[in-house]
Amino acid sequence: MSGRGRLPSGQPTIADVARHAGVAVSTVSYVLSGKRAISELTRNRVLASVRLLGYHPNAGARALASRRANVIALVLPLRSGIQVPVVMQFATAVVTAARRHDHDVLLLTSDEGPQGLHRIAAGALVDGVLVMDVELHDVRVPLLRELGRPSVLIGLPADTAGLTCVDLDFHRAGQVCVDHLAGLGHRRIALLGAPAAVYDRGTGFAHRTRAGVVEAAARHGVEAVTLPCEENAAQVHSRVVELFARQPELSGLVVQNEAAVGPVQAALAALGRRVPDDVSVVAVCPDQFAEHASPRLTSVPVPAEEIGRQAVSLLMRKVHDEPTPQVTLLEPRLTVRDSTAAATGAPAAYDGRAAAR
Amino acid sequence: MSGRGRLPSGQPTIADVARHAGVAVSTVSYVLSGKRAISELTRNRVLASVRLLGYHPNAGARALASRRANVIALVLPLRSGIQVPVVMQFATAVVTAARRHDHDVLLLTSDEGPQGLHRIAAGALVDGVLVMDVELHDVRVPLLRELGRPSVLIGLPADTAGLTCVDLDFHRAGQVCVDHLAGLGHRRIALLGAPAAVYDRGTGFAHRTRAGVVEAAARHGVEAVTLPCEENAAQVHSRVVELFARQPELSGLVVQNEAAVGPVQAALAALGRRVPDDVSVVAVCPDQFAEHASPRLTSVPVPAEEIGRQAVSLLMRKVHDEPTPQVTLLEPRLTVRDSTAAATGAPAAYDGRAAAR
DNA sequence: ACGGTTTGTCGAAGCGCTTCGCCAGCGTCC
DNA sequence: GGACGCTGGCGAAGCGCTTCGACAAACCGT
Repeated sequence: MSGRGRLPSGQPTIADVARHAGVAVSTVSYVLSGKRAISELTRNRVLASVRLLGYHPNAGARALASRRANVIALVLPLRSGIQVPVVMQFATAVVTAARRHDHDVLLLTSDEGPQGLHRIAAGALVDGVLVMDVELHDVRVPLLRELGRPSVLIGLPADTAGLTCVDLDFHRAGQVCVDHLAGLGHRRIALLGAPAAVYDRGTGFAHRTRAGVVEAAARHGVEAVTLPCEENAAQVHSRVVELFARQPELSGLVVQNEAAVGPVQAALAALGRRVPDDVSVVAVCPDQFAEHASPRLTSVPVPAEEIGRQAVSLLMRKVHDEPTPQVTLLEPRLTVRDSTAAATGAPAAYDGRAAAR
Repeated sequence: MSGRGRLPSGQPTIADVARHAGVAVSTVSYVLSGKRAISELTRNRVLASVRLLGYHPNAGARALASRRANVIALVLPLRSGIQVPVVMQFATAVVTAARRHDHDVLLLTSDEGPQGLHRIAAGALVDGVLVMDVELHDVRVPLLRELGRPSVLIGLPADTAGLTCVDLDFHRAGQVCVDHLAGLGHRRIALLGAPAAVYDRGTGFAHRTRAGVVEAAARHGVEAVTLPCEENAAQVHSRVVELFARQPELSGLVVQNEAAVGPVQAALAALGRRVPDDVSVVAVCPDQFAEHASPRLTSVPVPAEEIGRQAVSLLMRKVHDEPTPQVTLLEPRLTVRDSTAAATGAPAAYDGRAAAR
């Protein structure tokens, strides 16, 4: 009967909808996109047909004709020293946010490297790119600059000219941790950071946190030691031992390595140092971790959710050719839980209930 | 000069390549796809032009014309009780494997639910779907059956008719753990499993492991207790206490909850039970975890890498209309490390060196 | 009542690619 | 030496959608 039937897959096409509703193909398109005024009557008829036939526009055809794939790429790191749960939170936040902008997410891993990015962008498979785990001197940065496709970085490279970046203000985060410990009267503190490899390859957040810690310590006249820290229990243990060897009076610890949080607590326990009675611990880690530890950890959470949302939102602005700020830094906030208390000599009320001394 | 120039994006089209190489558009297409014989001479000329112009086929156009998107969807869970690092390993394995088949991966989260699947499949955005974290009576299973698009499940639903599923043989995994403990002479053992919520919603792997443990214990005439286990340190501690209250002579522990592994060790230490001297521990968890624990854990690793590869490979077969087995179960293998030793009374040589008693 | 808008709809021209059918040239086989 | 089959290449017809220009019809002010 009709010129074109349904697809072999059984999916109806826009032509089927148009025929069913008794209108032109273009009218259906305009109803669906809202790019031209359509009368209430026609719109309803079309929408009814769409629902009845179970029509879903063909993504390829749409992308071809409109030059918009409605897909963004998310480049995730998968190498050592990355904080898996945080990455996962990012990913889900990004997917959720993207869906709210009617986009899907294509998953790339860093190890495809620059040519992966190039392939995706050149093939018009995606409208924009979101890159995580950016290094200070990342090889992908120049590529992104010249790629001619919208991109947003999660993390800060050394030179942000011509880019759009979002991140937690890790410098402030380091400061905030030290401020908290110093405020409780701790005079000798330490930072147990990311694995050495992470510093070595110039990952921004690790360096920035360390700088924040050092700076705030100096400001408060507090002695601070900083050490990288691997993720296995034995290594963590020896790091902690090393720390107390260097500085026996250590009473405040900042831990920026979610995988090390548990082992650190175990190591302290093994050394007979109670938390928070003898040592106060502040972690930079996802809230979930801090909540599940025992005692519950005072922490500066990494707002993966929020960063992911912001990143998508910025990327969408770029896709639509709207201006965006070059750098967006989120303010860290510290949540006090049960792992920090006033330094020895001052009254401690560390579990929320007033402890009758 | 020419009918069509480059795209506004600056990307050359197949027409540009054809013109540059002095051949027809279709010839370029055939060179690139290899679907028809092309002379050595022509092929080389075309390939040279492709490289010179930096040509990348437009994904949308290709998908439209060929009815192949060269993209697969990966549906990841993001709810409580999932084992984040394992999921991440799956994801990266899937991406890597997909790339080897010249496909990209679209990331979906479970919380978009069935209609997410429907949208993706109906819009022809993807050629096939990979679903993780399948429940015994998963709502998505009927949908997948009728979707008319290739799909592969990672995990086993109750009824696998008409599906393609891959998973570790968790039933065997449970058995293997018990076999190992029983072989070392342990007569009273326990399984600390996934969080209760995971059992409640009928997640296959948890039930299957438990069944395997129970069955093997019965076969060996060993007493076995099984308990679900949450992921926070305090809860784990009380579970462990509960276990020893029920069964003071407990000397073998199977732990299937990577987040609980650390806390379990801490709890045992706190109770004064040494591993492996007093209690042997076997974990079902990623190798990385087992290696990083202290003592290093005897474990049955979840071969995320391998499962991911298999899943992609099966999906590709389905995409190409080749037959696939309904269920593929991977054989578990147990790696002996430092957390298991012969039961008290038998000579222990738990760290590999003969321990002169 | 008449030009001038505005509003709502249509038709058609692509978007860049794949694929089918066709054909020119050339070696092969009785 | 003519029918035949290969090989290698060409041209054109779509794939399903968006978008542009055109154009009736309805509405406006005067």
